[in-house]
Amino acid sequence: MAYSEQNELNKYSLTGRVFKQLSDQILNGEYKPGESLVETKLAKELGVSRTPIREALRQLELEGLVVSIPNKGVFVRGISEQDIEDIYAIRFLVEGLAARWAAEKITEEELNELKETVDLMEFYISKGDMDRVFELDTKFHDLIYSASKSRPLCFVLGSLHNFVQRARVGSVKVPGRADKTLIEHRSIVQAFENRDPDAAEKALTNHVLSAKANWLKNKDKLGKGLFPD
Amino acid sequence: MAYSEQNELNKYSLTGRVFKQLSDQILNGEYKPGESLVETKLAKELGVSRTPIREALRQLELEGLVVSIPNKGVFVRGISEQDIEDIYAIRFLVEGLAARWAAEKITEEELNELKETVDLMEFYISKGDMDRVFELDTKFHDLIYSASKSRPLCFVLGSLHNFVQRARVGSVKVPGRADKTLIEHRSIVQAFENRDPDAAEKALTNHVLSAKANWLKNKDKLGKGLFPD
DNA sequence: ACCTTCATAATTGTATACAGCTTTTCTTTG
DNA sequence: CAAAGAAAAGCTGTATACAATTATGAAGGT
Repeated sequence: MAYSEQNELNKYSLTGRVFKQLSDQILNGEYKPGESLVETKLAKELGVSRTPIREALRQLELEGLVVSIPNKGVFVRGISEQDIEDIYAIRFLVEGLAARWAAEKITEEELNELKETVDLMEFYISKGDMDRVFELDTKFHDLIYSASKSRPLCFVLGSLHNFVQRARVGSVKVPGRADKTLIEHRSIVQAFENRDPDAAEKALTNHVLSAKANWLKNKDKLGKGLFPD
Repeated sequence: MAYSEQNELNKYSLTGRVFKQLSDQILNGEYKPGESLVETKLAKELGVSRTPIREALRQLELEGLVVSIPNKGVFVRGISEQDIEDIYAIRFLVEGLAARWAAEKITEEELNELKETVDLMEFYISKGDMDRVFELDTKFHDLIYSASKSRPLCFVLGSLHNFVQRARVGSVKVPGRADKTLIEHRSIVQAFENRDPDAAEKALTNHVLSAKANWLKNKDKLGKGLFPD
């Protein structure tokens, strides 16, 4: 919490609710890349004034989901296959660092929460509830960021978060991928338990590579360019 | 331009001007870490309404210069020595990647602009105008980000930008550092001219390490924890 | 003296009104 | 009929007013 507080948008404020709503709609592809988001329209649709809409749009820009052009409007930002490859390359480096630092600094409570997340993930895989699985996968990685205890690192990974998430959506659903993810997550946790930075870094970078390979194999089948972990 | 458009804040809009003003004041230490920025006060001080103030504050949050707590206010974010060390570690990785990609993709025009920037830097070093030097140093790195042609990379480095800048402020002023910086910049440019990714990565990571070493040596003398390149 | 409680002030959150810029459309002219 | 220009509509930028929340401080009870 202490280190991922940066996006402390009030869940119960109008701005916060509007942000979540729009965020989901973009992620779900309800708003297509390039489409313009008109403040007055959104205000009417969501039954609020333009003010919280504007603030939410700023947040979305912060997350990289939209681009704002002065005096013109804000537009849904697309994401290309090249972007996704780049994201993998960046994650390979930065998440590796996160794993290393987390292995050095993770607390017992954090470790337990991490384990619990993995166990829950196994449960929901067996139930076939892939939305939950996706959610837990995100949480797993977020916990590692937090455990690194590095504000700049959290900041960077946070800024990449929705970029990644958009690329990730819906593809833990590739058959067999979830199980593989689970195995990889467990080996990461194992490295943390051993407080072994080298092993942790290796396990996580390996996980990223595996995810990338999965994406490469399945990117054509996946709707718009969506992929896992 | 094409890839660093993400922060297209209108320089001539009130919001843009307010953002720059506050940004400078925080960087200069006029507003101290932990200090609260009250919208109404700022509005009176700067002679504008609260609206552009609020928007500027959101931008500042985006840049990591302030933290906003719902219903409480926004507070200037401090930066610790540990933060700075972390930033160096992250930059080491990510800027190295940027250099690699830039070496592969840089255009002639970009290369020329880069050279010009270095030459200008030499000029202003000889004149002793260190503010300009600092500005050009920032530009040098920004140009490399752009030249990488990777939107996610620019996004990440952009999000780190003010984090870095705050850490960097005022310490190209360490005697002799500017000259060293110049030499390192030239060797980076050389690698770009040769279109040699390995050399470029090495030159840039080397530059980051050198900057870190400079900071470590001088951090006690530098006012609050400010350092170069 | 200290803590609780309630009223008041200060500050942020939201709505609305107006101004300025962009884009569209319609008219006018060659 | 096409092109240029002017009027109008639409949208964003900014200011201001009001509502909700949080901080401040004084009065009263233990």
